Amino acid sequence: MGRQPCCDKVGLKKGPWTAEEDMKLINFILTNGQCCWRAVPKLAGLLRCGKSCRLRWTNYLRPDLKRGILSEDEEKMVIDLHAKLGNRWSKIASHLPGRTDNEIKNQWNTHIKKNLKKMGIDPITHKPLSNANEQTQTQPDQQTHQPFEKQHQQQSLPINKDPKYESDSNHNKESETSTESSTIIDAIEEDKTVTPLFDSMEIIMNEFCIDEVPMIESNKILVPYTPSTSTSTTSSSSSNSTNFIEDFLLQDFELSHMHNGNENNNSSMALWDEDFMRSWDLLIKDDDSRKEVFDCSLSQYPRIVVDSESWDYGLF
DNA sequence: AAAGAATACAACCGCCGCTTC
DNA sequence: AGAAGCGGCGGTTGTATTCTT
Repeated sequence: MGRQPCCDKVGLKKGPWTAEEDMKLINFILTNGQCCWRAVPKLAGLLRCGKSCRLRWTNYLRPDLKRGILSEDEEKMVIDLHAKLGNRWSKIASHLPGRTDNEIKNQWNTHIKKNLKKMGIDPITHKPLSNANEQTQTQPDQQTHQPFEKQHQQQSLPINKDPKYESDSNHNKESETSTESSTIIDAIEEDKTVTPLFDSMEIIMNEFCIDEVPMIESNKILVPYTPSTSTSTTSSSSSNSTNFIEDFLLQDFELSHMHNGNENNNSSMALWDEDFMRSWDLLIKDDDSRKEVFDCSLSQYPRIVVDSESWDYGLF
């Protein structure tokens, strides 16, 4: 009955992944694509369970990941989405291309939650903290009711000087005694003006609505176009000729880029971005033997334009 | 400079819904 | 039909790094 177990978990390695393990996994997936995760560790020669491999790939090794802390815009989106979706990190992550649920979850727990609390907002309910809490804390209420600019200077949040917001601010001041029981979520869902207690949150919410966030399909993901004769940002980070990934991939993305007919779109997310290229480059540089393995696999690898289907189904 | 505290984040664990046998 | 695996998800933990005293 049923299937064979994923792994017997006996003799399997746990803990941090080594560079060598990463190499094996990358090498395997580049060669074979994403297939049955249960089979991956065996085929790739890893003493890990399939689940661990999947996690490592999706959260860390995947080439379309952005690394580093969330931008202000991304942070706003996360707050907005969290207000709507709660702790459904994967759903939230799906609106932030290049970000993983794990990453967003970590950012939420370490940064965003703290910031919201500082602003006097309950990160769970997205409502203002209760009066009782406010009294016991260092005047969070006052902070919440400070003018937008002051608040955002303190919180390092962007200040929107659009007159629209100023008028909203005035409007809010006028209606300061109006109902404060409605929630931000309600406001979003009903597309209402947020009540004054949510001044700070209003700024956050104003610019972002998940319905407006375009989902980026992988066949539309671009890297900055760099003619082979010029110095690219990527090559600047790894200027020697051993950056085989760059050599391997850039032409493909040039094709993709040409396909989209926009040679100057440097703001688009890079599928193989600088950090990622650098990290792989470093990974490979530290061991020539690994490079050989990698070179081999990549040379086997036909030039392709990654589209959404092939990426999703591991076909490349 | 050293020790302890705080922070950041990768990785694991266990649960759940769907699929497979 | 139902037992059991698979993939995915969210919560939690462990550890490395950074900051503070």
